[in-house]
Amino acid sequence: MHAFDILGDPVRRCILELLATGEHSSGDVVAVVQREFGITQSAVSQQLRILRDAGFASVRADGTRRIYAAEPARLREVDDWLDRFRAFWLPRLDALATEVARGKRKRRHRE
Amino acid sequence: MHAFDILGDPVRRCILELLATGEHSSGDVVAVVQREFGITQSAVSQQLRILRDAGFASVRADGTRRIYAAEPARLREVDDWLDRFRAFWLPRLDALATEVARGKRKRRHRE
DNA sequence: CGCTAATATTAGCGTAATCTAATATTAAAT
DNA sequence: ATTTAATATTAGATTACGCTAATATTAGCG
Repeated sequence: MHAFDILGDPVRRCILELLATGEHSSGDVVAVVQREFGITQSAVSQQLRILRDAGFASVRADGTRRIYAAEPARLREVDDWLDRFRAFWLPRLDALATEVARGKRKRRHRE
Repeated sequence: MHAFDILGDPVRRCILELLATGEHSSGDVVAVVQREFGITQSAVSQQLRILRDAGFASVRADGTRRIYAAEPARLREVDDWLDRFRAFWLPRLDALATEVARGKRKRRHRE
């Protein structure tokens, strides 16, 4: 499943935006999403599962709670995909910045 | 229309990947997409229109041909969206690189 | 142990997205 | 002026997706 297929849904993006700020319980996620989209707990839970299955989020149990965290790996794929377009908005990147960017990218694939 | 909604389709991504390498006629796009997805000219043309309407591509006429080009602005939105996650994979960005990144982002919104 | 709270799952429905098939448009070529 | 090539458009069918409603699971509490 391509990363963009997962991100092509506003509810899932909303969840990830929340998780970008740190770990949150399923209940927290439901509350936030419900306020913004007015959908049921069930629907949110289903989206959380999709994010889990696709590797965008991880869970750990805390009693009866489930604590979700963002998993950055899949989002890096998006970043990598964008690389082919960066030349468009960075037409004259100075040498130093190029080195930094290149180093970042290399590291990414070594890890 | 959110940028991710547009990118959440494999055919549209395929088209943009091609346009990332430079301008191409509608016919070129059709040929490439057809080889990969086996869909009709009509379907490709419809996707080209979606990309145009959403601002991901631009067209100019050349006789009876339509020459398409990638438009980077909307893709930057994706880059911006990712900013909130970069902390995950760049936990200890050195000061210089941080400056470069910050400058880039500032410029982005000034233009 | 029974109850409640937190979350997940399943089945089925409705809608939106995308495809095909057919047709329209436009420009050049003969 | 026809005809052909390149592309776009429209209408309708099909599929895929996300939602609700109902139900299941699991942990803690009294």
